[in-house]
Amino acid sequence: MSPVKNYWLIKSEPHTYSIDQLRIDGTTSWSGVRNYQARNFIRDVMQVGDICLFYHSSAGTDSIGVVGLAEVVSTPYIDPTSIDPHSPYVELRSQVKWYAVDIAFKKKFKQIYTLKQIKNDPHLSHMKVAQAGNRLSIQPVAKADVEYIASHIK
DNA sequence: GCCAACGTTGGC
DNA sequence: GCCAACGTTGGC
Repeated sequence: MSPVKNYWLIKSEPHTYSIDQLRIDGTTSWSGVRNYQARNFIRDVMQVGDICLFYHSSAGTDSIGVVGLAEVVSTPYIDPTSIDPHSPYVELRSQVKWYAVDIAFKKKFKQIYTLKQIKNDPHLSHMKVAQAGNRLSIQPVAKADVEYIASHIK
């Protein structure tokens, strides 16, 4: 395993799975990812100890943004929701196409760092999440951006 | 709820 | 392998 920690932004619709739910659960399986690029990040790059900006998407304008931090706490494994015949995500064409990792709650920020703030902040406006049409649900981010956000919000 | 952007599917 | 049709994402 590479000693170099990776940094990510992971999206979730809060009505589906929120940072508050992650805090309650402590850890959760980050499963159900059905995009090849995101899958490749999970399968090939993510490692234990990586830090994730937890991002709420598809909420009200003032509720969209980075809401906290999570940490990758498992190596990648075959997404059980892609092989469970009772799952709404059942994938019949392959038994091993999709992957998941476990993530643990680290921190919920006292305030959200909104998408609007990211776009308006010259330090952060380069982030993929701020670019129009961006749909990638797991995206690499720079360590400096994570530190910047964490230091500019409590 | 609208719709632009994007990824995927499938006919050719 | 091209590309039109379709479904989904996600900001507004």
